[in-house]
Amino acid sequence: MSKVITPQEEDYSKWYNDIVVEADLADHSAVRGCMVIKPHGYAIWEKMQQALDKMFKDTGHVNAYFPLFIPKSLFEAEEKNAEGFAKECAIVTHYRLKSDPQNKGKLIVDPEAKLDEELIVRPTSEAIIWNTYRGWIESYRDLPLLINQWANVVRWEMRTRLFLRTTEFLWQEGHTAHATREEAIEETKKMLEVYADFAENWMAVPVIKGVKTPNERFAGADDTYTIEALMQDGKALQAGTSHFLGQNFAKAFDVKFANKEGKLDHVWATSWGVSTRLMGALIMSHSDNNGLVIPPKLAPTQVVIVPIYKGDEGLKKLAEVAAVIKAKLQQRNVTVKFDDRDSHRPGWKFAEYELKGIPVRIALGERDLSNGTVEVARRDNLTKEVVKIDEIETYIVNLLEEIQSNLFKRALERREQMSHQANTFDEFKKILDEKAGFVYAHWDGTSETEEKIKEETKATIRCIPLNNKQEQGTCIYTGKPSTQRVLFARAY
RNA sequence: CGGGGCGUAGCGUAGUCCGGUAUCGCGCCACGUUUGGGACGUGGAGGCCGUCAGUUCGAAUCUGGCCGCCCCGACCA
Repeated sequence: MSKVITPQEEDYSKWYNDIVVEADLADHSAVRGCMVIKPHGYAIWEKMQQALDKMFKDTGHVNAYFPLFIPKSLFEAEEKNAEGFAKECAIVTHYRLKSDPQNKGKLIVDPEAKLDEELIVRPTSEAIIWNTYRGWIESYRDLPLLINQWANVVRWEMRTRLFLRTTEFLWQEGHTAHATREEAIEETKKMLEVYADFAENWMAVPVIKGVKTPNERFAGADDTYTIEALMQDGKALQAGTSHFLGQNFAKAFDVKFANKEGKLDHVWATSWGVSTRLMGALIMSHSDNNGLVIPPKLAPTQVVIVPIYKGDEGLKKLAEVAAVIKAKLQQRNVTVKFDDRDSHRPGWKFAEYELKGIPVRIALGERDLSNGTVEVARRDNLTKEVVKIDEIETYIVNLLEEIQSNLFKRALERREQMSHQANTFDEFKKILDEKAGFVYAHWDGTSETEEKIKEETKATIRCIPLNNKQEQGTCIYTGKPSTQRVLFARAY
């Protein structure tokens, strides 16, 4: 073994890092907190983008692109939003460098080139977008405005982790404008459903849909909806959010429309986003000590064919059969790679594709050739099966579906096993320390109690689940009456 | 910002206490034998030891400054 991954049991965080780096997903860059997304990692992100983009378009949205920079005066217009992001902004103050007279070959910021107004590198785009929408919206006929953008944003976090929290990250942000409050809320919920659908049916990651408490709300939102996933180590990960922004941005940027009665009113807004953080969720949901595990629907390569041969003649014979198998699979929309590189031996390739998470491997040797079979190995549970070449395409198509649903099932079972109820604060703390995972508990509904619990246990309210069961109970912290359990966890 | 660690070949490292021009593994190149779970042999290439200054006949090694990165924590719409 030339590439060793730290076992999860030994150090989960190290395991995660090893997977990201060794599976060639991403690397630390020369810029602190910023990563290089390598081709294999980027290919998975592209699959995610394609699927999501189609879902957005199917729900009536179109793509556009807005500037990276936001003039400070616009940025500060919506007060709560500005305040929420102020402490993690990168700011452009100058537009030119010049040679350092003191130090040959070095450059300094040209003090003559100071900007009159600083530019904020977007941490999110509400400000620049709503400032633009003012010019686009006059009448109810201009509504709804349903726009998405794929972009990069910068948030100057103190501590970063590959994919989970990087200074610069890639994401999509939807920004919509509506004539009524009801319609905007409907949109907010609709996009949450899209995210949940994507997480569960593409990423094979089960999620809890819910509403954030005021404490955890997006800065500038009236309500934040979220999907929360549970990672293998029992920590929660916020996988996507959809915000009902009320009329906050419309008022801050004076975006009004004339309704059918000819009266002017501020429009209602939503915004919603998912980011490259989803890559982290994907990794921490399915991967194991042998490396990455990619659900078939998001795998850039779903099947790899590895020939096992002796000499050029042998390879030639196998290549012919492999080409037939490949063509048959491609006809069924399966992405296949035939790895006939002579520079590595089969065993090396097996290990490599396992590490990189390719869902299915077909091994094809002379022995198979005479039997009319191949050896099919699946990545999710590492089992192998001998399959007749005649039946290969149906077998593989079914197998890919089976792997996709098995991954989801496995993740769901794990989440259920790691979901607990706590009725007292002692019990609550005990579960967090000994079992981790999701903890459903009664809460008195106040921010103060939420804060106290966070201070003492590091657990936060991940969400108040949608369609939550109503039941009488008492707050685990204050003993005050409560009507429902909310979802607590320690989170990434 | 606090705590910890690290900077030596493409990667991972030994050497640093006790100063004498750098060890080993992987990878790379060539040739040959190999190929059903990370092959083997032989030969070869590759390093101003993060950076700047100081001490010294001599610095990877001692002293001081600086820079960078990683990990833990604080922080995290």
